[in-house]
Amino acid sequence: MPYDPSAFPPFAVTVDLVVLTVRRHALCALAVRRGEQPFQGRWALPGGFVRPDEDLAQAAARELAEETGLRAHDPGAPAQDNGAHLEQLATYGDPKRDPRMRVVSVAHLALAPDLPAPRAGGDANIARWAPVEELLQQGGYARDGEPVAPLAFDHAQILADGVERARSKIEYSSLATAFCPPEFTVGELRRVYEAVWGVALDPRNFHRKVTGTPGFLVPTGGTTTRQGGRPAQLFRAGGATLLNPPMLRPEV
Amino acid sequence: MPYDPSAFPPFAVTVDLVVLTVRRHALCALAVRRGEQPFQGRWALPGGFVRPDEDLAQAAARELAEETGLRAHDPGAPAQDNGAHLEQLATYGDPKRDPRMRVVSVAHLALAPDLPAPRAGGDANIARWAPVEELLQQGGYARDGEPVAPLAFDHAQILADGVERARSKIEYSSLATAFCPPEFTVGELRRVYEAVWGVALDPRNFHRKVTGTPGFLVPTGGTTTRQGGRPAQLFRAGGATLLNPPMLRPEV
DNA sequence: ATCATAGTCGTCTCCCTGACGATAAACACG
DNA sequence: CGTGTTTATCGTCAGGGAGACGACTATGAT
Repeated sequence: MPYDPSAFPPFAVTVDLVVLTVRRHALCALAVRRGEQPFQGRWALPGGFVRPDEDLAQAAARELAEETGLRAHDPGAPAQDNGAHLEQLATYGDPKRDPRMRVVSVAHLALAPDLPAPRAGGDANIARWAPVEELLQQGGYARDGEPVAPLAFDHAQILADGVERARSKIEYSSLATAFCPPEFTVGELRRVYEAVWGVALDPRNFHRKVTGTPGFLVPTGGTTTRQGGRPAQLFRAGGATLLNPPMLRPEV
Repeated sequence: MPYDPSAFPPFAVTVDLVVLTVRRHALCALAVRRGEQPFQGRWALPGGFVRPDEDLAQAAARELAEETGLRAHDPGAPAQDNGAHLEQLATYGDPKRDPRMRVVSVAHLALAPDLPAPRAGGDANIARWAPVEELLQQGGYARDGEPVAPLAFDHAQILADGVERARSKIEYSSLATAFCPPEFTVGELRRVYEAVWGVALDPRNFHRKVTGTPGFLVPTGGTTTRQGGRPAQLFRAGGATLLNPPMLRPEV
């Protein structure tokens, strides 16, 4: 009996964000500390209600801007401006996922270059970048000795799904450039792959592969030595979005 | 201000289904004729409200069973029983997508072997299998001369997204076997790829590829001549879900 | 000057793929 | 009963891409 307007169960609809970046050779996600019940004091993914007049993508872009100050650029845009990549991830609607009421959350995945420091949210939430490995471990202690509690709600599952999406998508798309500043070197791009996949890649074969894929990288003419060593050529992301053949993720 | 229980905008949440199958060498989708406003008399994807106590996947499985009689098997199951593959596709929440109220639809993608005939839905809806190419063309006339109206709501977009998901996913997963009966020949599997991709594949190279990929196909010992010609070996789907290296979709 | 660090170019081999030839086993005809 | 048609299956060969790794280059640090 589809669409009987007189009798439909009301749901709350939220967007949650998996915002990923690469900091200090580690894949990190943005986490906010909850200030209220339930899960008060626990870390959670940023998110909030979808407003009555906005699209899901708009809601996600608004939350992203509130939490990080990042603009999301339109999907399909050349990805040059220092906006973040934003795409829908999946939707989570278990009846018990929020103990208070029926909430359906449309999770989004955002990829951003390394940012200076997390900005306080619109409502002065505490926010931080944390290695995903630390956020996903169940209990235990972080490297700084502080006790780690699992993420609130089903956010561990959402984060895991987002990380898996990012890991697989940089294989066959040029999405890894979304983790880089507008201009970057081949070595910086390689370190992105290494951080996201958690593997070491051969610098020579990687260089051959990415510079040999037409449309992936466009040289800007400049060079930099910000990584030390011999100066490296600077590149921008090219127009190609699909990599064919893909980058191969090493086994194991 | 996340999760203020006293003030959240209420949404209706539905599931819509993109149910795909291969019939007579063509990729077909299940469409139902709408019996009420809006879009009365137009074709639409099957779907319905999510009930207050059920998960999104449960709602999708229930709708699928109501429309087709198919059981969906759990994700990760060996896919042997004649259940259909069911996975979440994407969520559509444009404020204007339903003229009556704010509806967020969690679309799901189902892949099924060729079925005898579409069963009337629980409320006796008219349902039929139609080639996706016919459902996606805007206006014009179908092959049988009947005029074609675009699908209701944003269902053309949802269908297009589902088809694209299926097309890309059979590249790197063993999902194409979801279109086949429990036992099938290499030729039947090849015709699935050809129908979904709309290309012709070399039978010899295809045979070498699929039989050479460990875990993809398991011979059952039997043979069949139901396609004419020399008897062909019968196979079941193997346990492998990811194809590495993937099937390559020809250019163009 | 020497060393450490990165970047870049080459080479070699192996494996996969695409393009195709050839053979095998059924059925439909006359 | 041969002959043609259809589909399945095995083989061969050339080309491209990827992994492994050697060699050289251009910086800064000591």
